[in-house]
Amino acid sequence: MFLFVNFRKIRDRKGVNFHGVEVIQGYTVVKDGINKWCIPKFGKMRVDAVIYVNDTLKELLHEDQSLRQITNAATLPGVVKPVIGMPDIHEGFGLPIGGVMAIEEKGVISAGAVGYDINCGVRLLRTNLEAEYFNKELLYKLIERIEYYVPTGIGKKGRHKGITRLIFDDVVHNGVEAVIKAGFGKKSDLNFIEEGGKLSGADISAVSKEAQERGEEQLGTLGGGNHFIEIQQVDSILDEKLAERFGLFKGQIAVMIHTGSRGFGHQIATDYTKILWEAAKKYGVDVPEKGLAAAPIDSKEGKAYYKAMAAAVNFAFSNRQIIMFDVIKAFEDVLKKSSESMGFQLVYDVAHNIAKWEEHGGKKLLVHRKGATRALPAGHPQNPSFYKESGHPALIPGSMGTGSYVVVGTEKAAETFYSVNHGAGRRLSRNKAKKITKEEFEKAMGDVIYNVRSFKDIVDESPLAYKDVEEVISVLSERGITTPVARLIPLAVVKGAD
DNA sequence: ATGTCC
Repeated sequence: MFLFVNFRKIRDRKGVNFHGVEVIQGYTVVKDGINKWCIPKFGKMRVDAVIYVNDTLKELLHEDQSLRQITNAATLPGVVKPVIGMPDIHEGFGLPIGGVMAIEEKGVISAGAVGYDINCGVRLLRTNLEAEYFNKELLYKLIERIEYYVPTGIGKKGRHKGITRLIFDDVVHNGVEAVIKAGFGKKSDLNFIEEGGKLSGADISAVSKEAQERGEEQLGTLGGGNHFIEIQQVDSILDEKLAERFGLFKGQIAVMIHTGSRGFGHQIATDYTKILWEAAKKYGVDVPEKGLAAAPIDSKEGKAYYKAMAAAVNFAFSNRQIIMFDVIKAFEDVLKKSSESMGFQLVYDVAHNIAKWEEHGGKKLLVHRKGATRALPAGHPQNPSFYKESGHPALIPGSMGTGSYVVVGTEKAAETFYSVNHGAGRRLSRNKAKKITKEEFEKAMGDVIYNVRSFKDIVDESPLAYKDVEEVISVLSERGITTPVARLIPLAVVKGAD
């Protein structure tokens, strides 16, 4: 053994490390092929944890608690090998953002492993419009009009609250179909939303009155933080065939919408973190930190959380549907053309904070994804029919001033439960990002137009606060888990503002 | 992420 160790290359970084073995935050991390590192199970861990990073992104793991969080998740009852950290991993509440945790039927369900913004997700619309005709003046007019229709910022109520109050129960139980019936979009949009815009099993009776009251008036609002509506240009096509299937071409105008379940999902997450924390004690589930509060899937409390979570999932899909409708209306107003003549079409809508029943390796698993996106490969039966042969588009936004990607999962993505990263991933905490100067911020934004006038309200969303999206994307594509299809760059962005 | 602390 002594000789074996001596043959290996010794690296002097954060202490003495051997080639292929490093110690990060006190955890022994072992290289397992291209861009994949494993924390072999030890102590109370029931399974290994795995992270997908290259050398640059691996260094960032020294700076936060995300390894502790994935190893903690690996102790939960029913967890299936491995708990996964995506290349955009960073510390969260409970499971890190960029975490995937799959649980067997006899195991537990955790609210903190889904996150506070239940079904936060991304939707991409394409057009037949050419970006070269969109000058700054036109882009300003468009984002101004979008802001007129879509309330943005924390605590805002929807413009359609008269209608959404009436259809609220229908929305919660039936998802996007309910808002389409009320006039927001067309029936065929359902074919281009994960789960067809409805996670079954939702039940409003599992949702607190407080959450319901917050939700009823918030459908059709963007929210704050990293939520955005972005007018983008398809910058490069990386896979011709798949891009053609997705209706994407170089120079095309596209719109990306990133938002979630607003105060509704947040209240549900708050309520059930408390409920599941108490339930864990009652059922004797050993939960290592409050953020991972979990109860048996089969328990009264576990079942109730699933029903409430599904309600928030349906709310968020519907929220993005209404916002899409309003964005298209803004384009119609400004360009004085119909939606049809501009070629508006939903490409896809993906969730990135959700727990769902899926079949993996012949087993029924409750897959918790928090800051991770499902990416089914070509031929997978759970693809929507239009994308059955190609695999569905997985949408990965970068930070505000940088590129976004459309990718497709491959067969090799089976090792991540067909999951990919959900974005660039935060590099600086919001507090640290506040130290970015106005000059640095403006330089990072380049020519991208944005709506927020107050620098201090937006500085923590600076591209400098995020990891390099190119780096993050390359981790999974180099490993063969994803096929990049197209890169989109922002022209103008609407963020939450007061 | 969030009526950014009922």
